[in-house]
Parts: sequence; C-alpha cells; structure tokens
Amino acid sequence: MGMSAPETSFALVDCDQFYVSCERLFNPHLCGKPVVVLSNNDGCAISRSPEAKALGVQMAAPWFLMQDLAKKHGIIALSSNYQLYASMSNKCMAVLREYSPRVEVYSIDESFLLLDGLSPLWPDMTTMGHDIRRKVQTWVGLPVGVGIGPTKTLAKLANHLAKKRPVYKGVCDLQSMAPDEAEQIYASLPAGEVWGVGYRITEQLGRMRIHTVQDLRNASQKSLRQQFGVRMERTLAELHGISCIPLEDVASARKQIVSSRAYGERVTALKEIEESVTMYAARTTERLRRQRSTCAAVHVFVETDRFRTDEPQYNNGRTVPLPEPTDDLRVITKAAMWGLKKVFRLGIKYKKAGLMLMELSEGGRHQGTLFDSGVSEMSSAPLMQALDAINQRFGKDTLRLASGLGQHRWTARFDMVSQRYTTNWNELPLAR
DNA sequence: TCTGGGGTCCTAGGACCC
DNA sequence: TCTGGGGTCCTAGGACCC
Repeated sequence: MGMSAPETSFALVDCDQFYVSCERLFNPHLCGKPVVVLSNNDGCAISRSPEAKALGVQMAAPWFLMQDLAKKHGIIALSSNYQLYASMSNKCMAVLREYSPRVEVYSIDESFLLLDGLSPLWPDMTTMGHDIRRKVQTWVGLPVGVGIGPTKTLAKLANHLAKKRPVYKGVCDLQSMAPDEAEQIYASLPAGEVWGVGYRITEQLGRMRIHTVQDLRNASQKSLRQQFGVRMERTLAELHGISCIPLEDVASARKQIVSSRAYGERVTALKEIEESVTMYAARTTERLRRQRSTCAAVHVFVETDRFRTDEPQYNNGRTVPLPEPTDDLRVITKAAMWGLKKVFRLGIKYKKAGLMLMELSEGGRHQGTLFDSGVSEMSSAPLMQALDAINQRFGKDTLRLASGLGQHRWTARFDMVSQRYTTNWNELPLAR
C-alpha cells in the first residue's frame, strides 16, 4: 500500500470582464452589446465585453484610435467608476468566504480559495465550482469562472481553461483529470498563459523552442533557473504540482503607496502641479493611515508626454527624507511641495505628476489632522445614479452603498416605499 | 612587481501582476 | 488633439567596511 502525499488544493475564482459586468448589472440595456470601460481621461479600454473583444478591441487599446471602429459597430464606451466596482467586489468576496475559511483576495476581481479539507463536503470539487458560480450569479449578479489545481499557478491555468473552453462550462478542475489528459491540455496551451510568464520571457522561451506549457514543464530546471532566476524555478515547480507559492489570506500592509494621474491637457504652471500633488498627498496619506503605517520618505515625480517622441522629454523625481516617520498630512504635503520645486523646470509641458510614500513601517506615531484640503468635495452624482439603477434592477426596499469620500464615509440609502434618498456622513475612524 | 576575501547595504533597472 | 494607475519581487553592481 502506497501512502498518498497529503495534497493541497487551490481554487481561483475570477469574474468575467469585471468592470463591464458591473456596469451591465446597473444598466441591463448594455447586455448583448459591445461595451468597453475606459481608464482615466477616457484613455484606454481596460474592460471589454465579449462582443467588443470579437470586434477586435484589444486590452489597454488607446480609445482615440478606436473611434472609427466604435462608430461603425456602435460600441458603447463608459468611464470607470471604481467605487462601484469595489463595492461589487466586496459582495463577491463575501460569498466566496462561505465556501472556504481561507480566502486570499488577489485583486479586485480575483480570489484564491484554499480547498484543503473541504472535499468531504462535496461529491467532487467540480460540483463545488458550479455551486460557487450559481451562488455568485444569483446573489451578486456577476458571472465568475472557477479553476482548481494543486498549486496557485495551476489553479490560474485551470481558470483560464474554464473561461476559454466552453466544454468546461466555467469550471475546470485539473486535479480530477488523468495525468495524460492534463498533459494533452498543457501541450495545447502557449507558455505565455502561465502566471509569471510575461511578454519578455515568452519571447526568450520561444527562442529556446519552448512554446507550450508542456514544453515548459519538460524544460530543465537548472537552465531555467540560470537564465530567468528563482521566480521561474518556482513557476516550474508549481507547474509540476509542487506548491511553493502559499496562500496569503492575511492582507499585508503596503510597502509603498502611490498616487499619480496623467493630465487631460498638458500643464506648464507650477501652481497647477502643486494643486494636483496636494491632492495626491491627501489620497496617499489617507491610505497610509487606513493601514496604520507611517512613512519616512516622500517621492515626488513629474513627466512629459512619453508618446510625443517628437518633443524633448523630461522625467524627474525627488525623494525627500522626513525628519521622523510620520502620517501627518501637513508634513507630507510640505515635503512634497519642497521636492516638487526641486524638480520643476520652467517651459516644460508636463503630462503627468505623482507622489509616492516610501519607507513605510507599521505601527508608529500617528499625529496631526488628516485633511486640510478640499479632497472630500467629490461629486456624489455618479454614485447616486448607480444606486438608482441598482434599486430599479432589484426592486428591494432599501439598498445601501458606502463609500469613502475624503475623511468621511458616505452612505446612501434609498427607500422604495417613500421613494426617497437619505444620506449619512460619518467621520472615518482613521487616527487611533 | 605584487593588488585578498568576505560581508552588508543601497540603488537602478527589469520583469511580472492586475 | 487624443495612449491608465498601482503594486511586488529579484538581480547586478557599486560603495563601503574589516
């Protein structure tokens, strides 16, 4: 009798075209039509409906280049609404936590679930996968795919199969397959589909005649390690079912916090850049406090338009050490303004500016007032519209949507009986 | 003429992820 | 005219130390 190794198992649950799916939930007229969600300044398409993908809209495609295509096929383009997506994401994650006590929220639309010890609860894990799909669809209204495997890398790959190959109907469990069946699938997948194998490495692998996932699995561990480093070595082990990337279900504090934005129009005046950097200081400091950290250095940077290759480029940044670790907005803003003056040059057309909080440490001293500028005066109109749409769609008595705006938590409530909105503004408990 | 060996810390750059 | 924003980790090389 052979002892079977205690095998660990992961699921990756990921929402299809997350941003577009959220928008469709609030506006069902968008269903079945080509839809894209755009990035800041309506720059790039960052989420595409299947219909838009079929028309050839690529991920991160510059939207101004798609105008003809959009007009011709009636592609609907929407500006992004992150507060809404974050809210929907939380709802999804709450459903997933009913399936496993160990959930790692990997991104706004993806979670890893540790499945160890759960198999007695289900006839098989594919059944569980379909149950997850059904429940998220019913309770939250969003379509998800489920991939299952003995490592996170294989669960990711399985998730890709679940979404791309109709035969799986949205759930793919690599662990339920016979080894030769799995190998056939690996031989049909390009190596670039593997988590951690990006554009550059795919190119290099191609030159080594490594084209498919199966080719990669058959490659020599030593030579991969030598050419690509320890991360690739780990990826290889994971492809062989040896789990070496653990579940991180305790969210760790950020090591750096960035806020930056490209300007809609190019900017030449210091004053305007100062205004935006003041905003970035407030945003980053809020996040800093939310995770109860302090920072010991502030990095401010400015850039010209990198796409205007016909014009001279200027990229500069300055790291300003702080006298002591702090989360005081006044100190951080002051340091940022000082650094900005050091990198600002007259006569340059700036396209982008940003701020990074560095050398973060957890705990530490929290002091001062968090907000002294007008960041909280964001428009609540889009949120109101969204709330309206949710109510129309679900017809419930009341629905609540909370959002952090500046130093306040804003909660809107819609009462279907009285047909009235009520809003609450609460002080956000950031400082201890 | 000859020009060690071992260690740490820091930074820039590269690659990846969503 | 118009091209996103926010992260992580690893490595190589230089400075510096004894």
